[in-house]
Amino acid sequence: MTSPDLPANPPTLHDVAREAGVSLATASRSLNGSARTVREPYREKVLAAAARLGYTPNLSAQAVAKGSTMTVALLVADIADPYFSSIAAGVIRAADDVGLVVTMAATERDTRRELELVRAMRGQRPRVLILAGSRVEGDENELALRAELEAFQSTGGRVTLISQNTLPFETVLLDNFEGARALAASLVELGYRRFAAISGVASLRTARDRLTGFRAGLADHGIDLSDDDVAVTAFTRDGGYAGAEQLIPRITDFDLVFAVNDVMAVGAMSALRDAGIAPGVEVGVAGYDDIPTVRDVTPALTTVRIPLEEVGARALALAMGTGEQSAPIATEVILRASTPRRG
Amino acid sequence: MTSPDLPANPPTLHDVAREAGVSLATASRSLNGSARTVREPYREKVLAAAARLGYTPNLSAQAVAKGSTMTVALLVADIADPYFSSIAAGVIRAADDVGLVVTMAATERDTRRELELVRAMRGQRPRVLILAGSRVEGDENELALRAELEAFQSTGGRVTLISQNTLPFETVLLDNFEGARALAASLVELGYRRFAAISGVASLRTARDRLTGFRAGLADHGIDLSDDDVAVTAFTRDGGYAGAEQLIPRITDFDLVFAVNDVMAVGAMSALRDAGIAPGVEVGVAGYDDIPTVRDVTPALTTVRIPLEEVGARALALAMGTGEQSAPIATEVILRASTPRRG
DNA sequence: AACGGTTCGGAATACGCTTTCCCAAATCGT
DNA sequence: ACGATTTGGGAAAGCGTATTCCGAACCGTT
Repeated sequence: MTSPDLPANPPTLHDVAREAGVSLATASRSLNGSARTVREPYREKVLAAAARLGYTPNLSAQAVAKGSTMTVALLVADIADPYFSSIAAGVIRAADDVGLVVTMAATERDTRRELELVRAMRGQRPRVLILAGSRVEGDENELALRAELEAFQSTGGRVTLISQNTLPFETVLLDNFEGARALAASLVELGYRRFAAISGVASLRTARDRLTGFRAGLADHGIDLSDDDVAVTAFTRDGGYAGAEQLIPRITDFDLVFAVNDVMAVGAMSALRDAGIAPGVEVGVAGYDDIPTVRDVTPALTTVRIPLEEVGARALALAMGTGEQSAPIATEVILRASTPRRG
Repeated sequence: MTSPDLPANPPTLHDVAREAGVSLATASRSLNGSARTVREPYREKVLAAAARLGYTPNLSAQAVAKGSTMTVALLVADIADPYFSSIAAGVIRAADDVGLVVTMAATERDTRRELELVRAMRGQRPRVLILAGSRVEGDENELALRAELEAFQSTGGRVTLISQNTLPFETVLLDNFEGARALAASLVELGYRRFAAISGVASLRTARDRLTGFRAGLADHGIDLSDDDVAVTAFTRDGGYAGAEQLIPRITDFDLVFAVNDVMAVGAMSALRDAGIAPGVEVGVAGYDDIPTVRDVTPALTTVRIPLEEVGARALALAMGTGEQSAPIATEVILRASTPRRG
C-alpha cells in the first residue's frame, strides 16, 4: 500500500546499531575508530551493517555533538575572475587534503554584501574564514566588518585575509610594492623610458601598493611617473579597456603602459588594438598576477607572477597554524613578448 | 583571574532567551518569524537581546532540528578552468538568491575521486547535488556513482547533471551536437573546405557529441572528416597543444582546425604559433564554449557560445523545480577573427 | 581460589535548535 | 455577562551524533 519510493530518510546511526545488534555507543565508537577500542565481534558487525545500509554520518549532527565543524568559508570578489578562481582552487585543494570542505560565496565587490556574507557564513561555525578580494580603505562598512570578524575570532574562529593587509588579521602577504618595483626595474633595463599606468582607486590597497612600487622602481632610475599619466578605473577587464581609452589620445607620449593587474592589462590591449595601435609593437604593455590567460594572448603579456594556487593553500595553512607565518610569497617578473627589448 | 580572551563559545539561543527573560520557544519563534506569532512586548525584547549578544543561529543545529539543510553541493572537474568557474559563478549566484549556500569540491577529472566526493558531500545532507564535468562512459566507477546518486535521490535529495546526459538524472542539456553542426555550417559558408579536428576520447560524451555534430554539419555540405584528421588528446589546454602538434606535419592539408572546446583551441593556437604557423591566417581555428579568454586572444577565436553562468543558474533552478525542464540552453555561433572569410 | 585492576558494552546525558503539546489568558458571540 | 473559542507563552520531546559514567566481564597476581 505504500508508495514505491517516497523519500525515505537516510539511515541513522541508530539504524546501524539496531541492524548490527549493538548499542548506539558501540556503533558510534566502531565507526570513528576513536579513543576507545571496540572488540572484534562487535566492531566488524557494525562496519558491515553500515556498509549494508549505505550509512553516511550526518555532518550537521556531528557538528552539534562535537561543537565544531570541518568546514572553511571562503569569500571572494568574483568567482569567474581567474585571479580568484585560481586562489579558490588552491584553498579547496589544501582544504581537501586535511579533510575540510569549503563553502564559497561571492561578494561581487560590494562591501555591504561582504558584510552580510560574513554574517551568513558565521552561522555555519566554520573553523576558518578566508577573505580574498581587494578591500577599500575607509569604507563605511569597514568597522562593522571588523567587529564581525573579531567576534568570530573571539569564539575560536580563525580568519585569514589574502593580500589586503588593511585589517588587523593574519594575512597572506603579497609584496605588491616590491613586485611592481622589480617589474619597473626590468622594464627600464629593457630600454623603456616613458611610462603610463592604469590603476584602481588609491584607496584600494592592492592598486596603490603596486602603483607606488612601480613608481619607486622608476624613481630608482631617475624616471618620474606623473599623476597625469595614470588612468584610474575599475579593477576589471572593462576597467582596463576604459583606462587605455583615456591614455590613447596621448599614446605617442608613452612607450609602455603598466596595468596594475592582468585582467586590466588584457582589457587595455584590447582597447589599443581597437584603436589601431599594436600592443607590444607601438607601445609595450605589462600587467600583474600572471593569470593563466596572459600567456595565450598576443603578444604574450609581461607580468609579475603570483603563485595563485599556492596563495590559496597558504591562506588555509596560515589559518590552521601549519604554515610559517612570516615567509612572504615569492613573486617573479615574467618577461614576455608584450615588452620587447627597446632600441 | 580568567585569561582575557579565551575562546568563549558563541551565544546560543538559550543565552538569548535568558537575556530577554523569555522561554527558549519564544526566542526561537521570535527570530524566525515563522508560523505562530509572538506578541509585541516579547518579540521586541528577543530581537534586542539577540542583537546585543551578536547572536547568529547555529546552522548545523537548525539542520538537525529541522531535518534539512540549506546547502547545495557542487562538484566540478577543475575550479581554475574558466568553463567550470563560470558555471560555478552561476550556481553560486542563483543559490544565494534563494538563501542557499554552496559547498564546492574539485574532482580533478578523476572518477574515483568524484565518487569519494559524492559520498563525502552526502554527509552534509545537501538539498541539491550538482555534478559538472565530462563523464567518461563505461567508467569502472560509473555503477557505484550511479548507485550513490540514486541512494541520495531516494532520501529526498535532488541531483542535477550538467551537460553529461550519460546518467539517468535531470540534466541541463547542452545541445552540443546541434551547436557543432551549426558551427560547421557557418564555416563552410565562410569558404572553408578542408577540416581537421582536435577532440577528446570518444567515450567522453561531450567530446563525441561535438565531433559528430561537426561531422554532420560538414556532411550536410558534402564534406567528409576522416578519422585520420582527428587528433585525440586530453580535454585541457595542453591537450589542445599536443593535438595541434599531431596535425602540424600535415597542416597544409587543412584550412581549418576545430577544437572541441575553447581551452584546447587556445592551446592549439599556441602550438601553431610555436611552429611558425599563423592561426587565422594560414589556417583557421575554431573552438567551443566561448569562455571569457577567447575574445582576448589574437586572433579572437570563433566559437560556439554557451551562456555558462546561465547554465549554472539553470542547474540549480532545475533541481529546485523552478525551471522549465525541457527548454534546452540556446547556443550561438560566434564568428571572430580566427576564421576570416576564405577565398 | 580470592582480590584489586583493567577493559569495554550500554544506558544516559549533552549539543543547539525546532516543534509539538499543554494550559492559562485573552477574545468573541450572543 | 458568561460560556465557547481562539491566542500564544512555556515545558518538554525530539533531531542524529559524541561522550561520560556505570557496572559487568575479564585479566593477572598471590
